[in-house]
Amino acid sequence: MWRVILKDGMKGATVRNIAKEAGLSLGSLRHYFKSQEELLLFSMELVKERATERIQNIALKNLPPKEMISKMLLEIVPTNETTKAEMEVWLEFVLYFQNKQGVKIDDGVFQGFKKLMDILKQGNFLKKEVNIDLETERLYALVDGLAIHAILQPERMTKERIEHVLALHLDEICKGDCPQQF
Amino acid sequence: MWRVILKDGMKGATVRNIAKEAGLSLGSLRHYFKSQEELLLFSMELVKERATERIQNIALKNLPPKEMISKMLLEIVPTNETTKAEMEVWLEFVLYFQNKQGVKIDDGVFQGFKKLMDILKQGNFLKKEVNIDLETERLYALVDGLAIHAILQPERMTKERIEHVLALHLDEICKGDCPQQF
DNA sequence: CTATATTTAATACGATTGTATTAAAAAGAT
DNA sequence: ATCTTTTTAATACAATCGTATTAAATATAG
Repeated sequence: MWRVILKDGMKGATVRNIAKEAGLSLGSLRHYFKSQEELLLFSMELVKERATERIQNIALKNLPPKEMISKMLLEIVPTNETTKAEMEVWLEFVLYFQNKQGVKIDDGVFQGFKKLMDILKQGNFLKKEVNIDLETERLYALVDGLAIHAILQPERMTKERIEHVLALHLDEICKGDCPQQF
Repeated sequence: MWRVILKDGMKGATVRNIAKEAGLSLGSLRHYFKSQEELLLFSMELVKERATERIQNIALKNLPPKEMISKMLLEIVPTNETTKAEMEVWLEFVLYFQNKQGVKIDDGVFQGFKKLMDILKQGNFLKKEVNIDLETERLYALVDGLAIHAILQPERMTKERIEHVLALHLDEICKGDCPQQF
């Protein structure tokens, strides 16, 4: 399904196309997913699980706070084909379900950003004049903006450029004695 | 067409739905737009024209640089129902045509941001240590990130919150003696 | 091996899609 | 008022959609 969406967008994500891409018959696919919506939601959940798993693996490494956060953000902003595909598929999904009644999507990413900022604060890594709430919102928006641009304008938005912008931003909200990570 | 897309997303943007919403017959609509793609592209171009017009009107006002830029950014980030609809429709369009061969979308917004930053630089409003290129990229990403969040998470992303984040960011890249505008 | 359960395949159905065709209606020009 | 052009309406068609049904193939259990 991800491959189909990456190639033809949500418009091409028909049950038949997905079955064909998976090498299954229509009836076979239907045996596992009773409806198209069920299939879409499963596929969407899988994207979330994968990204969550990668980020949690980073959390387990017990890195210095700022380095940990840098690495985490680089798992959200697409810097390789895998994460780029995930983000594009995710965006298609969110927009698709945005206009469907009865399905409410909350990825919980904002809560995650609040946690990250709290870690920086607890470790006394933040400049003391920063407004935590607003800075959380700003970082979140910056990351998602970079992610969108990485998908839609990949020729300009190289991995290095993304890293530079993120490093610039983190340096701005963190104290000067923080170790560089990029 | 915008109304249809806002209600049902791109999936509902069928020729019949659009004709019905416009109070036209199928044949009538077809008389003006020979194909669905033609209709989509026209509608997309109209979104671009409207936004461009609003921004150019601000440019004509001869405001102080920083205030002018603030106002312009607030025309891009959706802060009311009109701009919110435009941005949502635009995003649907871009994603839709992303996966269509032969149609290349370049909204020229990045070039616009470069111009804005250049104005700030020429007016000597920027802190001297800022890297123009990276800061342009950062501002652009921040604005689009805020825009996405304004659409997808409107309950948290109020107009005031958007203004606060933008003001915070502008204050950070501009010199302290710049007049406040929010 | 046999019997049961699971999985796959093939086909069908009604609805909807983009597009095309044709003629009637309305508007405008002379 | 008549003629020409423009606009609208209605219908048709092939393709594709999500979903449903039915039976064959395969796997599993006793």
